[in-house]
Amino acid sequence: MPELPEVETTLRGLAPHLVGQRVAGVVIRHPQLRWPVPKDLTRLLHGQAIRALRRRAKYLLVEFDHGTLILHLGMSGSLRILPVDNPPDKHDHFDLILDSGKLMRLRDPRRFGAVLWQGGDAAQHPLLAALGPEPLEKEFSAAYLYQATRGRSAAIKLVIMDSHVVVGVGNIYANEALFRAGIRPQLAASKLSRPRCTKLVKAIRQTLRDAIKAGGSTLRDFVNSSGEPGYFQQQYLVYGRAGEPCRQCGTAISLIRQGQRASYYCPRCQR
DNA sequence: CTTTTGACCTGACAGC
DNA sequence: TGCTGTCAGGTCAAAA
Repeated sequence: MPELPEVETTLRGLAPHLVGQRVAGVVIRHPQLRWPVPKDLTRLLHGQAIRALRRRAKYLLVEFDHGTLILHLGMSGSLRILPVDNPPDKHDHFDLILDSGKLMRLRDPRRFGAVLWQGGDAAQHPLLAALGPEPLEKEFSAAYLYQATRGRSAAIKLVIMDSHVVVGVGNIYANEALFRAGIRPQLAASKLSRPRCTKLVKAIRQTLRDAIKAGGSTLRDFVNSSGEPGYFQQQYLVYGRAGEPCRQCGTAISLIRQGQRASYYCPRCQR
């Protein structure tokens, strides 16, 4: 589920409940996530104060004085704030219990998510060290994208989904951004002209910004002891709309498969 | 180096 | 009501 806007929304929902709190306990119910959850987290975190909550790519970083708890939601993960006495469900694998009498709970049915620890500087962690620029930061510029796509024969959609090129562009928003830029997903990355790089960078930024904004409006549902946190359903331009009319020209939206992922595009508006 | 493929898991849904 | 097959929003590691 979670792409960058969902992770960002999660961060904004969690931050007021976490920052400044001390850890009163850690519960690991199912340590087999994408990687094993470190067994000594309780010892590492007990009594420590949460200094800040940040995001890098789709990783949530819970910062302490001596290191960082690194969280990833994978395909099906969600985080919620609940009262400590809330009974866990089948897929509730990890709790961070806070001094406030609440806890942060990770639910992740598919267990593609992660709970990791990095002492010292989180950027040193092997998973974070090789990541490309953030799409909403100025380092992700048209000039940068032009450079990054030279000599790459792979399809542009696969390249913008490559976290070494730019982070946080998942399947949905890759499709949406390419539509906005008028670029076919299967176009060889090396064939992107400079002006089209400018267009694509703007489209990626705008697509993600709009989605974060849409997420903000559902933030209310985020802390909710009964239901799921409020992931938001947007009105997509092409994603999931195979055979339906293009919102711009009415042509039927095409569906192809690239790298085992679904790509949707308008054969008329995207060239 | 780049590109492609398989792997990790469970749940929802379509079709028989 | 099962069963089987397919698909799902992530992303790493190995193979080619």
